[in-house]
Amino acid sequence: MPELPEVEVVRRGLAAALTGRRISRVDVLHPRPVRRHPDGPEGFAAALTGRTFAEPRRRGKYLWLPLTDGDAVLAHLGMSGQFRLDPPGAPDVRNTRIRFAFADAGREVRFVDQRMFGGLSLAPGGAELPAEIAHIGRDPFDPEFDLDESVRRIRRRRTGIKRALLDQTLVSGIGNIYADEALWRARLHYDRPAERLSAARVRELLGHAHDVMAGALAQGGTSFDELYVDVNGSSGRMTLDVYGREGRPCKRCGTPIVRERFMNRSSHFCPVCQRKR
DNA sequence: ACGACCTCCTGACAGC
DNA sequence: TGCTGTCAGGAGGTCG
Repeated sequence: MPELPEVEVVRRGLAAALTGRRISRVDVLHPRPVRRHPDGPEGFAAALTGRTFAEPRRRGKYLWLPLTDGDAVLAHLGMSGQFRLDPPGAPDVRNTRIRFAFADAGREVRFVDQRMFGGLSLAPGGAELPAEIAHIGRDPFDPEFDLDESVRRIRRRRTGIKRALLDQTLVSGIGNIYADEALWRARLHYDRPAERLSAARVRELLGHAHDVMAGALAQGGTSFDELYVDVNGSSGRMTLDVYGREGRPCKRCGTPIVRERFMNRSSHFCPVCQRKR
């Protein structure tokens, strides 16, 4: 499931595959992925037919596909969303939800999503930045990302540091996997109070988050299973230091990695390198 | 305004 | 085999 590096891999794949192409037909096969579109599946399809895509953009885990007229299609992959490129007429893979066909009769773009936490919507006037994601903070790869401001806002939160890291309004793009990886690199326990950490410590943590995601991007992303793949169906090759390594030795000190339930998900950490206090 | 909690879905897998 | 429970990398809405 996709966090910033995986979404960026998808964005690059779409940039090469759909920029400048005119939509000739849209088939919405399941209503849920377009639930945010007020006119329903047929309205969504009708609104896009005949329009032309410009170059896809991204903020954090959100992707948007600008149209040449200034609107955009906003997309989120949720936990299991994928975009695929398929020849016209090729059979749908399981969980195919939306198909875009193009006037040039080239490969179709298909949105596939098992769990349908993600989806697509039309964002009027959203080519520069869809209004729906104006509240999402800039991510560490954004040229205008303000590190000091992010550090300040994180330290103002009266909550655990991992909760703050996962709050997409403070800094975007970091999900459960890369949060655990960044905390391990920074030797911080996930539930350390954010306001008790020094600015230098939080700055260092965000640096690790940037670095671990940059490494993942260079490897084409991280994948455990088939739920995250690029537009050609390939999964990433990034290997992780803590996430998913419960019971296996910490790569620094050899202590078995612990997994705890946290925020209805899992936190993985080394009980020796990452002490709560 | 902020933080905690709940929920939207499908599917894989373990255990009985 | 087939049931049930658990788990999965996200984020918006609601409530206190």
